[in-house]
Amino acid sequence: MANSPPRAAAPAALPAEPTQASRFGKARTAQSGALLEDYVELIADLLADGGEARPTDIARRLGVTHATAIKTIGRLKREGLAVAKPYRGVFLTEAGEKLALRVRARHRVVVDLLLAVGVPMESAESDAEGIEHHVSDVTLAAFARFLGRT
Amino acid sequence: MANSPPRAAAPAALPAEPTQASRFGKARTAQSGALLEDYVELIADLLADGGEARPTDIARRLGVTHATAIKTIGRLKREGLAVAKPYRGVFLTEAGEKLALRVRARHRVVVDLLLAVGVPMESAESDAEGIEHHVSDVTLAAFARFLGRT
DNA sequence: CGGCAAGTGTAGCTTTGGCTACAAGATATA
DNA sequence: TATATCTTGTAGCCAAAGCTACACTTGCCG
Ligand SMILES: [Mn+2]
Ligand SMILES: [Mn+2]
Ligand SMILES: [Mn+2]
Ligand SMILES: [Mn+2]
Repeated sequence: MANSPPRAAAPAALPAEPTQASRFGKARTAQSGALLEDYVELIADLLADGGEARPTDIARRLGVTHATAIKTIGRLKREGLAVAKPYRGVFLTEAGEKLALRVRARHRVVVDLLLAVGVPMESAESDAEGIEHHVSDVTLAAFARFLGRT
Repeated sequence: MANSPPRAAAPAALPAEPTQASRFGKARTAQSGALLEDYVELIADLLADGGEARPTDIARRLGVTHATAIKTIGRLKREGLAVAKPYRGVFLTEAGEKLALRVRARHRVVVDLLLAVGVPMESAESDAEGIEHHVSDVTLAAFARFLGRT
């Protein structure tokens, strides 16, 4: 008899409903924090690099208008991650700094993992900007292990 | 003299502004298609599995209310990915089917890559649900190569 | 056949994250 | 100092994606 044909099949069985719902839910949750993570990481880098993080610079680096950036900085403040006095630039709170450190370290591990499996540099940097926000602690640990960083 | 201390440093130099803006922009773009990709993939799986894709089932599997699902199905229709007559279930257009195949294949490669570098199964499945949408064609090809699927 | 439960659809609200347009403060320079 | 330019802030608009509440179909079963 003929072998079962090599078709692009659906998964053998669908995951159980609650399992699948939880996976999608986690992805949604992760996504909702992504923007804040990127802002905080960028602000930390700007502060480290030049001593100041101005709304216009943040906006230009993110590729959005300054109005958008300022509104999001407002959210950062509301959530206790940043402080900013009018016309005086943006700074991170303690919570913000801690988040920035975590996010920056994760970013680097993700890029390195991508490079390690053969992804070209610019694709790695570009894709990592989105991927990083969906890398859980468990996965991050596995990446670090794979890279030989115990 | 003392070595440069091992601090959790910012990147040696910040990327050029337009480069960084383009990276963030790509991540935003990718994200905006993510929801549609998940719907289309899920609908294809449901159709393959049971012959029908009902709004309520879609909603339950995604972990959202049926109202939310129905509204997004509306967007799918607007974008020419699905068709649905009232009370008659959802089906994919040709474009929808093609997208579903691509997305499903990518999903599998991403999960397999994660497993291959040592991520535990459930984390791989869970994180892949978000990561997949940020994996570019170049990166996907690199993953396939790494997995030995030329 | 009648009625009830399940499924479907609609309306209206909220938050987020974009945008443009305009107003006002700060800074540099002539 | 006066003025022009850059920067910052605000207001108001939009679309997406979530929700609850309510209304209407369908389809099954007694
Ligand atoms: Mn990012
Ligand atoms: Mn990043
Ligand atoms: Mn997904
Ligand atoms: Mn998927």
